[in-house]
Amino acid sequence: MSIYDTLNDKQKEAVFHTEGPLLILAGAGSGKTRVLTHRIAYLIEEKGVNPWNILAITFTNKAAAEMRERVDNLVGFGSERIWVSTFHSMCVRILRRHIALLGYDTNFTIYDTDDQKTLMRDVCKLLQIDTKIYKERMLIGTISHAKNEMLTPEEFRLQAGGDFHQKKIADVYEEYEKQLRANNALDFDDLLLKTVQLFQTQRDVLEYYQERFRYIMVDEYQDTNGVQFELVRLLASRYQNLCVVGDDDQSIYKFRGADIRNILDFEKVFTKAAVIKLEQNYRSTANILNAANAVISHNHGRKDKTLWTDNEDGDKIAFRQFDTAFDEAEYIVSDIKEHVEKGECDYQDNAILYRTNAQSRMFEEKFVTANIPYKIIGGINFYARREIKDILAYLKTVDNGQDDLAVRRIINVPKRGIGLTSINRVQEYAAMHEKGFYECLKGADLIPDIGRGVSKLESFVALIEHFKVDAKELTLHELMQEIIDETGYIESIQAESEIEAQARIENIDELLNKVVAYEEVCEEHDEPVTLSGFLEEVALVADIDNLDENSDYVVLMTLHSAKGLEFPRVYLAGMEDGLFPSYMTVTADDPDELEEERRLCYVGITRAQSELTMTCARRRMVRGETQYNKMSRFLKEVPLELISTGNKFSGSGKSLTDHADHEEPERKTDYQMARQAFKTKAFAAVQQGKSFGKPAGGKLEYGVGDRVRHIKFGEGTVLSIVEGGRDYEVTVNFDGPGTKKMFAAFAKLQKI
DNA sequence: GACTATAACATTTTT
DNA sequence: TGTTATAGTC
Repeated sequence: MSIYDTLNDKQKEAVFHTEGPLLILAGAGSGKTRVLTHRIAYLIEEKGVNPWNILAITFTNKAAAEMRERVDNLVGFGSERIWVSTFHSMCVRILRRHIALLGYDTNFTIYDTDDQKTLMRDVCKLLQIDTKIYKERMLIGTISHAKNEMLTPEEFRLQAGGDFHQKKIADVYEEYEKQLRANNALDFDDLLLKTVQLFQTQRDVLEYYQERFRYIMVDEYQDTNGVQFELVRLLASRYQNLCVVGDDDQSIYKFRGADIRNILDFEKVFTKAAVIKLEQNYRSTANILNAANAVISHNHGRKDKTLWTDNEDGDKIAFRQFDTAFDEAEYIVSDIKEHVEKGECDYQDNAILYRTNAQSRMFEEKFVTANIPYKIIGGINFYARREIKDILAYLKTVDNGQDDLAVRRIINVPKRGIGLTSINRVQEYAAMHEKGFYECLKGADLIPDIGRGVSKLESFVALIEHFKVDAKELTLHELMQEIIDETGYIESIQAESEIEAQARIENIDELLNKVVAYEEVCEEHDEPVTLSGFLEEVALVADIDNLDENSDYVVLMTLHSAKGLEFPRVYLAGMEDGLFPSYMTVTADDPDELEEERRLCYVGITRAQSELTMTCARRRMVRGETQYNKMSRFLKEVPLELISTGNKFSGSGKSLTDHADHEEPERKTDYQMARQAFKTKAFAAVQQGKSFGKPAGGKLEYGVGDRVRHIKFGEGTVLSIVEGGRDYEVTVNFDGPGTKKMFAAFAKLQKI
C-alpha cells in the first residue's frame, strides 16, 4: 500500500505526470493541494529528484506553510530544501542576491499600498497634478496595471500616443519610478517586475535559476497576472517541467491585474501541455455543490467541466431575509451560538463571509456582546496601524537611509518641534541638489533659511545615528526596545489619547513579539537575523496568514480572503443586489465584471462543507445613508428545491420573497428581545471592566487628595476623579511632570 | 509649530 | 458613518 493509493484515477494521473507542461484544472474541493503535495513526494521518492530542484509557488504564506507541512508528513526528510513560497517572497529572495545588477542597493525597502499613496501624493505635488482630475488611486492603479503588463514608463508613453491624459499619466509614472529608485524602494509590483527584468538582462542569473528549478509548480494559477506569467515562463523555459493548478471559475482578482487568459490559453502557449481535470468534489454536500454549479453555470466562456460528488445530499441551503443588517448579524451570531451550545460544532467550524470589509463591524459588535470568540481577517492590517508603521519607519530609516518616506514619517514623531516649514525647506534643498532627504539632514547647517530649526534637526540625526550604532551591537528586539525607549514613543501616545494608548501599546508589544519570533525562526533555520529580513517579512504578510486552525474562534472575512479555505458551516451575509454583486459591477457596462462577482459567489458557496446559510437585509446603512436592497440575483440562480427558508413559519411552495415577508413580524419581537439583551450585556461588560478596561471590581483604591505612584510619571497627588462612561478619568498633579489627565484602567496608579 | 474644527472623501476586492 | 486632509487659530 503506497501513499498514492488514496488518490482517485485523475489525481494519480496528475501526480504521475511529471515531465513537460501540465495544466490541472481543479474544481473547488477536488483535492488539488493533495495532488500537489503527493506530486512533490512522488518526484522526490520515486523519481529521485533532488528537493533542491523543486519550486512550488503559492498565493499566500499560509498556503506555502501548509504545503510544506503536508509534504513533510509525506516524505519526512529533505522537504525543507524545497522552495515553497509566494511569488513575492520568492522574488525578494532572488532580488536580495542580485539586485545590484539593476543598480539598486541590496537592502532596498518594500513599499506597501500606504507608502505608495504617500509617494504618489508627493509626485502629484511635484508635477503640479490636479488630483481632482487625476485621482491618486487611479494613478496608482494605472501604473500598477502598466507594471503588470511589463510596460516601462517610456513604453507607456509611446503607447499613449497623442492622448493628453495618458501622456500626463506617463509623466507621473516616470516621476514615480524616479522617486522609488531614489528611495531605494520597490513597490509590490516591482518585486515581480524587477525580477523579470533581472532575468531578461542577466542571462547567467536566469540560467542559474532555470537550472535550479527543474520542476516548477504554481498554485491558484487563475489569479496570476502578466508579469507572474512571464516569470514562470522564463524559469520553466529550459526544462519545461511546469505544472500549474487552477480553476477558471475561481478567478477573482481580475481587478488587480490577474489575467484569466493565462489559464485559458495555457495550452496555446505550451503547445505540448497535457490537461487533466479534477472534477470530483470531496468537500461539500451534494446540495451545496449543486447550488454552486447552478450559480456558476450562468457564466459564459468557461472551461468545460462539471463538478460532481459522491457525498450525500446533506441539509438544504438555508436562506433568511431580514429587515436590517443589525437583525442579520443578530441572527447569525445567535445561530452559531445555538449550534455550539448544542454541541454540534465548535466556534472554529463557523465562518462568516461577506463582500466588503465594512460589513464586519456589525458582527464584531454582536460577538463582543455575546462573548463569543471571533477573528476578523483583513480590514485594517496590523502592519498598517499608525504606531506599527511609526516604529517600522524608524527601523527602515536605520536600515536604509535612502528611504525618504520613512524619515519624513518619523522626523517629528514623537513631537520634537520639527514642523512643516523645516521639513519643506529640507525637501526643497534635497530636490534642488538631487540628494536624499536624510543625507541633507546630516548637513542641515548648510540648508538656507533653516534658522533655529537646525539644532532640532541635528539632534534628530544624532538620534538616528545612535540607533545605527546600536543596530550593529544589539539584537533586533533590543534595538526595537531601544528605539521605543529612547524616543519616548509610549509616553507620547499616552499623552495624546489615553483611551487609544492601551490598544496601541498592546500592538507595539505584539510587534516586539513578532521580532522575537522572527529571531527564533532564523535561529532554527540557521539563517542570519537581519533587519532587512524582518522588514521584508513584515511587508509581505497577508492578514490571512494569521489564521490559526488550532484556535477556537469564529472566522470573519471577505469572500476574497476565503479562497482556498473550507469550513463545515458557512454564512454568506449581505446577499443583496448593490452589495453583492456590488453596485459598481451592476452598473458597469462590462458584463465581465458581473461574471467575476458570480465567480466570487461560487467561491463563497464552495467554501462550505456541510451547512450553508445565506442571508440578506432589506435595508442597511452604507456610508451614513440607508440603502434599500433587493436580494441578490445570485440567490435566485440557486434552484428553489435546494433552499430552505426555513423554520417554524415556513410554508411550502412559495417563492423566496414571499417567505421572507411572512417572517417579518416574528423576527421583530425576536429582534427587540435581542436588543434588550444587547443592552444589558454591554452594560455588564462595562461593569466587569472586561471589554472596556475598567479596573476589576469597579472601585478605585485611591481617592481625591491621595498620593499615588505612576510607572512613568512618578509620584503625585490626585486632584480629581471623574466618572466617565466606561472608566474613571483621574487628574493627578505629579511632582515632576506636572498635571496629567488619565484613565484609571490603564494608568495603573498605585496608592502610596 | 501645535492644536482644533471643518470639509471632503470613501467603500469592491489586496499579494 | 467614519476617517483623514486641510485650513484656521492660538
